[in-house]
Parts: sequence; C-alpha cells; structure tokens
Amino acid sequence: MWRSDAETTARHLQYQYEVGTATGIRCGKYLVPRKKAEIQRLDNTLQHHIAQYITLSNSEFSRCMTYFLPKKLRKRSFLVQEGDVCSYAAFVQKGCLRSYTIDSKGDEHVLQFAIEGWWIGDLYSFLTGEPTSYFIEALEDSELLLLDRKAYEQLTEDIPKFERFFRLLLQNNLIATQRRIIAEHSKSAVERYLDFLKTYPSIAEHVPLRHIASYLGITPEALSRIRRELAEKSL
Amino acid sequence: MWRSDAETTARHLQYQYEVGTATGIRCGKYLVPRKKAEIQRLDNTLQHHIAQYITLSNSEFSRCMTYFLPKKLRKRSFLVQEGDVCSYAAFVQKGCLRSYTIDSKGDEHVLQFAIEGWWIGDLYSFLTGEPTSYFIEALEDSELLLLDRKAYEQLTEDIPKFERFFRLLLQNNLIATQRRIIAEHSKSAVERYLDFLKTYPSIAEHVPLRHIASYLGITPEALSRIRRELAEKSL
DNA sequence: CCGCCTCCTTAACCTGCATCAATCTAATTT
DNA sequence: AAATTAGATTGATGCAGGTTAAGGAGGCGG
Repeated sequence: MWRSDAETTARHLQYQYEVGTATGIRCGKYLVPRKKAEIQRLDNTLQHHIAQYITLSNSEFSRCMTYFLPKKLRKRSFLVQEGDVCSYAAFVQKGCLRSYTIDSKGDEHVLQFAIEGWWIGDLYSFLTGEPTSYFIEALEDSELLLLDRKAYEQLTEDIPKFERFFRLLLQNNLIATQRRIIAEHSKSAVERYLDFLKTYPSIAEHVPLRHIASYLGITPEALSRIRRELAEKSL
Repeated sequence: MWRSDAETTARHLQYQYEVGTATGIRCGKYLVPRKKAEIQRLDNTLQHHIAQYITLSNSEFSRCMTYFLPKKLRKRSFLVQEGDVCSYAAFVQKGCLRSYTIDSKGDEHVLQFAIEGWWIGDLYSFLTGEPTSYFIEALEDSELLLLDRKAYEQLTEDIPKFERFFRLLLQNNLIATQRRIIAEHSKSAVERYLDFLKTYPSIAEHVPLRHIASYLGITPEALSRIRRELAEKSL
C-alpha cells in the first residue's frame, strides 16, 4: 500500500494519490450532456483513486457512482464561499482548485490545493452543517464529483468498505498536515519552497506563484526573491 | 454533539474532549497492582471520553476495555523514541505527555501535548509499521491505556461502532491541525500565545514554557519577552 | 494592435523574532 | 543546607522576511 519513494509517499499522504494525466477528451461548452467516452474517463479517474485504498467489484463501483453529482466549475468561480454551508466533499476530475480563508486584516491564506484525483471541501462545515470560513475557488475550468452529506452516509451504509476508505483519506491528510506544521517550524522559506516543488510538481505547474507563497506562509515578494536567488545559484 | 462556545469547541476539536479533574486516588509506587477503586476511576475517564462520540452498552464497554493495556510512565521517560516503531495509540488516564521531533540542526519541535482524556501516538508509524521520527515523552508521572495495532483491528471488528469513533477523532484532529496552520500564517506570536492559553488552559498549567514556545513555533526567549509585555500591559 | 488586466519582479526600508551569552530562580539531589 | 541542574529571564546584535511602491511582461477582449 505504501510505495517507498519519498515523493510518491508524500503525495499519497497529502491528498491520496495523483493519478496520471487525463487522455484529453474535452468538451467546449458547459452544461452540454457529456459523451459516453467522457463519462468513462471521468469514472476511471475516481475508480483508479478508490482502488488505491479499497477493492471494489464492478457492480459496487457503479453503485457507488450513483451517489455522486457531477458539477462543472468555471475558472474564478466558487464551490463555496465564507458563510455558506459546505454541503459537499468534492472529488476533482479535472482542473484545479484552492481553499483559503481571509483573515481580519483582509489577507488570504491558502489551506489547500486540489488537482485531478484529489479531494477538496471544508470538512468541519460538511460534518457539522455550520457555515464555513473558507472560500473554495476554481483556478481553472474544473470538473468535480460532489458527494453531499446524505449521499455520504448512504454510501457508507450501502458499501461499508467506504468507512475504511474515508478513514484512510483522513489519516493520510492528518499525517501530511502535521508534517506541514513541523516543516514550517524547522525549515526556512527556501527549503519549504523546494520541498513543495519536489512533492507537488504538478500543482506547481498549475498554480499562480502568489498562491504558492500564501500556502507556504510567505509573501509573493519573498517568494520572488527566493526564486531569483535559486536561479542565480544554478547558473 | 458540538457545543457552541468557542473554547469547548476548540478543545473538543483538538484531541477530543478534556474530562474533569480526577478525584485524586494515587499509588506511590510503580508496578504495584492497582486497587479496585482506582481501576474504576481509570475506566471512567475512558468511558466518559468514548461517550462523547458513540453510545456503548455496559457490556460493550467492558469488552472494549479488554483490548487496552495499562501502562505507567515515569516523568522524563519515553513511550517511543525516534527510530522505534510506535506500536500503540495511547489514551492518557493521568499525567501529561508531549510528542516532538528533533530536526537536522538538533532543535526540538513539539507537535502535540496530551493530558488526561487525550490521545497521543504517531499515527503514521502506528498504521504503517515504519519507524517513527517522533519522541513521545512523559512530562509528569503518567498512566496510559495502550491500544496496539492488532487490538485496534480486533476492537473495530468486535464493536464496529469504534470505526466511527476513531474516524471522529481523526476528523476533529485534522480540523484542529488545519486551523493551527492558518493561525500560524495569520496571527502574531502574541496572539497565538493568548489563543493557546484560552484554548488549552489546563495544558498551560502543566507544561514548561519552553515546550509551549516550541509548540507555537518561537524560541523560549521570545515567549519570555511576550509574557513580560503582557504583564506590563495588564498592570 | 492597442489598452487593460493579472501576475511577477525589483528595490529600499523596516520589524519581529532568532541568536548568543549572561544572569537569576527554583527545583532536585546529596 | 549546600551543590547541582533545569528552567526562565534579560540584554545586545543580526537577519529573514514583511511592507511599500514602482515597474515590467504576458494574455485577452475590443
């Protein structure tokens, strides 16, 4: 279950395995009924993801798919905003999102990114029904599979193996988040940036630098200096 | 399930409810067989804790107790050290512990404290069997209930409600850990120290200041100055 | 192809916290 | 009670990263 190389393990831990690049079927418009081939592809991303953790028969998998609600999200639009109840856990089929808060001074703080094959959502709000304090924003046109609270409970009742699945997601996410705290206490901004590039190369490709800076807990200006120094050194 | 006041919620989230102070039965020596009254008290701490999350019949509870191994730990001794496999999740009946790493520069970084009614352990090592990179040290003479990997699996099989119980612990811990990251990005050291005092008053009483500093990600000197400034202001 | 975003970079200055080194205090040990 | 040790405080100094303000560069709609 645990691959040995550090990079795969770290990614695995953070948000449960990044699957390979999609084969590239696209549809140009939103709200257009998806073609069969595309449905196939979308299902496969999730199926591949689930298979990392538990074994499902084909019939179980198609049953499980009925609990999800597909949703497309345009770049710069929000899945939830501060004050909403985050009624969904969202699995990313395609695209890229971030979750962040805005503090009392008006500054943004990125908690998480999610690309294809990752989950995103505000767990606290999802589980308690309290309004969230996060914004979840699409950084690119994205396709999600939503699981709402009720569907989540029905799914775990219908296929109890999913109890284990979600527990594993939680465990891995907790471990990664704890490591992030230790890293912020023990490493400099440069080291953390390099770690980020190494651990999440596919996110680094998709995401504006200022969001990475925010995730690392530094300003965009500081990240810019860091990048210049790294560039100068490697010449 | 979720109380409304911020402090209780925060404590709840961090490590699942601090129960009231023990009634104070002590035994002076280690490895002395515990008296019946004491066993009762110890069980009650755990029972109270579990009851926050799931409902158990008395017979289920006494069955569940058979999976735990009691253990006493003297002040300054370790439950696990770096390189060990952390085979246990430990429930704290009495006393106080911390988990920390030592980085490449030789500096300590506190990940977590645990007092009566809390859990501690290295989840990653516990679940994978890989050696841990943490030290778990008793800050006072402590009494623990250990649950090893096998017992954990048997327990969740025997009483499936415990699946839910452990999932809730994980969820709450993850939520609290995520909030800790956001707080470290958005708040000054003073604010974080005040938050700590408010959220975990009973830990602040038990724990040396330098460990609190380490938990907050600052040096003991910085914490000392913060405390002086606060004292001066409040005069 | 022009103007306007959005994002990134650069530079000058500032500050919060780290570092280093003493000193003080209160437990523990003998 | 004296000796030892762990923990907390204080002061002097330095630096990583924040702040502010001003460009620049690429992308996109008109």
